[in-house]
Amino acid sequence: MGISKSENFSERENEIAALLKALAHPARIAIVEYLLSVDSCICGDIVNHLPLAQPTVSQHLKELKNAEIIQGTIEGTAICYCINEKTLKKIQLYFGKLENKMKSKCC
Amino acid sequence: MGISKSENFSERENEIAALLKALAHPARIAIVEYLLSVDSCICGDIVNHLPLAQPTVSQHLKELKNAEIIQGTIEGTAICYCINEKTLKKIQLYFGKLENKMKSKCC
DNA sequence: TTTGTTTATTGCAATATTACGATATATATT
DNA sequence: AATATATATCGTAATATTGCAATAAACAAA
Repeated sequence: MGISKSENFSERENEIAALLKALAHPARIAIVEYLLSVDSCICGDIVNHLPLAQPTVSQHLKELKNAEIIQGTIEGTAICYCINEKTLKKIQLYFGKLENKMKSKCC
Repeated sequence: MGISKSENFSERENEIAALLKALAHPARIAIVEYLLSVDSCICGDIVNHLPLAQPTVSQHLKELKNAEIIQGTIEGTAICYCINEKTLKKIQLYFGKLENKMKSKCC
């Protein structure tokens, strides 16, 4: 993106926006759904499952890891990636709170 | 973003990614929360409430409108913006489904 | 220690996003 | 009609994202 004036928004607004941004790509959605659907979560499996080159997938994994949406543990040469449930639940809770504020007031 | 190979992902993955992308900016989060918190929803109020220039806010409103997260109705010279509850509920439902798939299987 | 395997990093081209001044448009008021 | 008000659009600079080839790094096995 261009210059984002994040310093003028609240920490809360920046935090939820950053979490959603980390998920806001079809490849990263696909990664999260894949990790939720399989037992194994070896990085190579994810690479094979996506229509993207290995470095590109690695980059998407890094973004998800930075946002704490996934986490990885080393297993010999491979890396086992999995969902960080805490973060996904935090996002779900956020939308739950939004729904509670809906009152169908105008338009 | 750069070239996004969206044609290689499912419609479902692209759709949810696009919805999240529309929300993935602190200004747009602030707009949604503001619309949920006030009764009035005149465009000018939103502009005054945000630390951004009017054309920038207008651009963010357009993105939210394109994603059908908000909708606007003309009221004389002004425009009344409000939340499209259906879309927010769709997002909430999505994260609810994700949570159902969590099984704490590895890592 | 050489070789193979797996994942991460670097560097770069193509494209998208963000922000805003200037300006246009559309409606209301006088 | 002229003016004021409210919002959208255009043009553009600055920066971010996406994707991948090439390469590095880290570890295992021979």
